[in-house]
Parts: sequence; structure tokens; C-alpha cells
Amino acid sequence: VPAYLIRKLLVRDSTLSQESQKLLVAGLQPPVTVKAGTVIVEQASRPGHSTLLVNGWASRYIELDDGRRQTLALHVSGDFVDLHSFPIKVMDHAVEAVTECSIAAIDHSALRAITERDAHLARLLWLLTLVDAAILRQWLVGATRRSALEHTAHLFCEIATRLRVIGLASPDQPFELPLSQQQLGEALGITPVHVSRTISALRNRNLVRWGGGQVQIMDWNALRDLARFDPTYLSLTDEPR
Amino acid sequence: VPAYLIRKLLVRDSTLSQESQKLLVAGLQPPVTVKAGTVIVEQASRPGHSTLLVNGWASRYIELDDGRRQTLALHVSGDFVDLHSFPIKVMDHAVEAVTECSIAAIDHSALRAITERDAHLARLLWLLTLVDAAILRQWLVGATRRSALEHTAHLFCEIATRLRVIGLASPDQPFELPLSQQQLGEALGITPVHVSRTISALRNRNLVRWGGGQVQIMDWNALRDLARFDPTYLSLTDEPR
DNA sequence: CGCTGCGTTGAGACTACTCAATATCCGTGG
DNA sequence: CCACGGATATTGAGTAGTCTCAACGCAGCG
Repeated sequence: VPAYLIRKLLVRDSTLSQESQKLLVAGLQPPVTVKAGTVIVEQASRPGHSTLLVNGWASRYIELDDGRRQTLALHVSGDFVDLHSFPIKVMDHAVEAVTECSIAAIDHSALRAITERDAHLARLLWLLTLVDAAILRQWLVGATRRSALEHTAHLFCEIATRLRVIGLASPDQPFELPLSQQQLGEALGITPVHVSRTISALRNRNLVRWGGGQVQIMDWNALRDLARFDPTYLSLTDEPR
Repeated sequence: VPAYLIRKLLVRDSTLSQESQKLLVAGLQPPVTVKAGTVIVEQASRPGHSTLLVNGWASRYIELDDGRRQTLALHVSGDFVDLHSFPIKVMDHAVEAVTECSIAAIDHSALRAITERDAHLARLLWLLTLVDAAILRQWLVGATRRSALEHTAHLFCEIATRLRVIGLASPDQPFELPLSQQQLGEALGITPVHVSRTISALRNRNLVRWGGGQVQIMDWNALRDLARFDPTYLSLTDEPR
């Protein structure tokens, strides 16, 4: 049972029925495990299914001709990594496993059936793709209008909040962030060297410590204020959709 | 009849039935005109309807406490400016009329009815919100991985392509882009001063001329190559959804 | 035990920003 | 019709944030 996914859905709309949950879960293929670094969805491909990240970390990214790479989303357990490939058809970017991942496919035919039989669930899936878009908006604001320090702080706040939703983080407890500085730089849009300096600045201010794939937020309020983080955009309110 | 919208839909899926088109149009309220500069949707509001931009230009943006502003989308005739407010409920950004605009509301109850009665149309509306997200992805890549020159060139390619879809631009013909350099800078994530210098560079290379709200692309192929523009992300293929 | 990938630190370069002066366009009122 | 004011665009000069290049340390692993 994909508990993280269900939890994520119910946080957004607790009125989702047991039948809807079953309908969604029934569409999932048995999970398979892929190694870190595996390309789960190729750029320019036309997948016939979408992919649920049951467990692990994955990233969506665009790679330019010259090798410059920009991460578009960091996905955690319970996220669909390419739900948008159902309406869109052609992938304009790729998806890669950041850690070893357990993933489960859901055929587009099953998604189509959901849109035809269960409008409530369909609206909730639609919402999930739009929350990804809302996160992307904040990343754009971070890239253009926030300093590297504020931007990085904002990303830590975002990840912490998303992990709390699914129970993989708790206030004042360290949580997983299994990225290299290279990978964090690809997400923030800065070079690995500058990631190192920025993380160092956050550590020196006693806001965050990050090492060995673990993040410890030392002062949540100060970090939130620095980043001007407001979680509204994550649609964490529970209401019928 | 909102011809631009219908055209935009049919480019994505020509199998959309007459009944579906009628169902959508029937949900629209009579259009009203708003002046340039009007805030059409407030940040943090919970609209009970979405808004079709029947005619004109509008922008979606986030404004930070200190007044720094980032545009998230530039909308043209036939675009829904806040279709995402139907699943999302709470606006995490605002929408403003860039020019005088004719806009038509569609109640969320009507959208809900569409999701329940016409899954085909609903998938197409879902697609529209995802194309906005795909555009946003390119903007993020532009902001982080492209130079100001490449980024600006890419935006001109994007706007030209989108206007061609709805018949408001043709190859080798000038088209409308009624923005100030300030507004273009808010979209690109650079300062108005740097917009001026960048536009000047494009003009000196004889790629683009922009003035008086009109854009003339002098050398499409060169501009496309500079920007590495590939329109795949706009989902312009006609296929059943 | 050495290789390799990752992180840190330093020095200099470059892109875009800030501040400021001047020029241009446009609507308005005399 | 012209004069004016305000917003917009251009240009210059100095600055700041981030990048590039490079050296070095360290840990993991064959």
C-alpha cells in the first residue's frame, strides 16, 4: 500500500473516499526497484504510463546541449514524478533516480478511466500536478529575486515541510536530504562551489547544518524569516476539491 | 464566441466535439472590459470562478515584501489566466491586466460540472494548466542556465510561437508585444536597465527589432539557434487527449 | 595503499546590478 | 499649437554577487 501517497492526498482532501483510494491503488503496477542514477523517464519520450515514486528520491531536469543542467523538481516518497505526461503526452524533460528508488507504474489507460469514472479523484490528481507547478513558481522567484542564501534557505524550508506532510520529518528532528552539492546546485541554479559557500554561511549563522545526507534545522523561525517562506503555495489545507 | 480559445484547444486536440465546445462556452459569463493595470485576481484570494482572457494581455506575478516582482506567466488572448485556481483554491500569486482586457468568468461550479460530465474536455483543460507549467520550466532554465541574451531570445520565440497558434502572428510579420522594458524585465528576471542593453544587443546583431509595442523578428533561424528554442514543450501536436 | 569523487578555500574574472545623468515619447492643459 | 510633466528608454561608471579555475584535504573503496 502506497502509504505516503495516500497521506499526501488526504492532507489535501480528507473527503476522498475509500473507493477512490482503491481505484487509484488498483491501477498501480507492482513496484520495482531501480538504482541511483537510473533515468526513469527519457526526455522527448512518449510514455504510456505515469510513475509513482513509492520510496526514494528522484529529480526532474532539463539538460542543455552543452551539458548545463537545471533541476525542475525534487521528488520524495509518495510523489508522482510524471503525472503530467498523461495529458501532455510528450516529455519535455527527463526524470532520474537520485537514490535507489522503488517505483510503481500506472498506465495512462487507468488514469483515463479515473477521469471518466471518478471526477473527484481526477480533480485531486489534477491538483497534484498544480502543486508541482506552484513549487516551480517559487523556484523561479528564488532563482531571480532571492539571493543564493535566501533561495537555499527557502528550499530547505520547502523540503522540510513536504517531508513533514508525509511523516518523514518532524520539527527539531534531522531529516534526509541525500543530495550532493552538485545536485543541490542543479536545483538552485548555482554552481557547486557556490553551494559550498552558501551552506557554509547558513552553518555559520547557526541556521542549518547539512552533512552526510542529513539536514538539521537549528532555528526554524530564523530560517523561515530569512527565506520569507510561506507554505500557502503547497496547498496543505484540507478541503473538498 | 471566444475564437482564440477554441483555436488554441483544437490545435492540441482536433477531436474535441462540438458539444464539448458548447459546454465550455456555455459556462462563460458575458465578457467585461478592464483597464490596463487592473488587478484581476488578488494574491491569497480564494476565487469562486476562473477567468478567460478573451482579448488583451495579462500577467501573473509574485511580489515580495520589498517590492521585487517576478512575472510567472504572460497571457495572451484565449488563455485562461487562473484555471489552476479551480483545483488549488487559494491563489499563491496575483494576476494583472497589462493592456485593456476583455475577460469572461467561468464559475468553478461550471468547471466542476465539466469534470463530471465531459472527461475529454476536462483532460484538455488539465492540459492547458500543464502547458503553463511547461512554459514555466523553460523560464526557470532561462533564468538560471541561459545568458540574458539567450533568455530574451527564447522569450521572443515563445511569444511568437504562441501568437501564431491563435493567428495573431505570422512568419516574417511583426506582432504585438505591448510591454514596457520594466515589464519585460519582470518576466525575464533582470533589471530594466539590463533589458535595454540586451535588446540593444539583439538589435545590433540584426536578430530582432522591438519598439512601440511591436516586435519584428529579422532572422528567425538565427534567433531560434541562439535561444536553442524547441517548441515541443508547448504541446502543439494535435492528438486525442 | 593509492585512486577517485566530493567538499573547501582562494584569487581573479565576468555578468548583471545600482546609481545617476540625459534623452525621448506621450498625454494634458494652457 | 506649443509647453510642460511624467513615464520610459538609453548610456556611462562603479559595484556586487556569482562564476571559473585551481589547489588542497578528506573519505570511501577497490
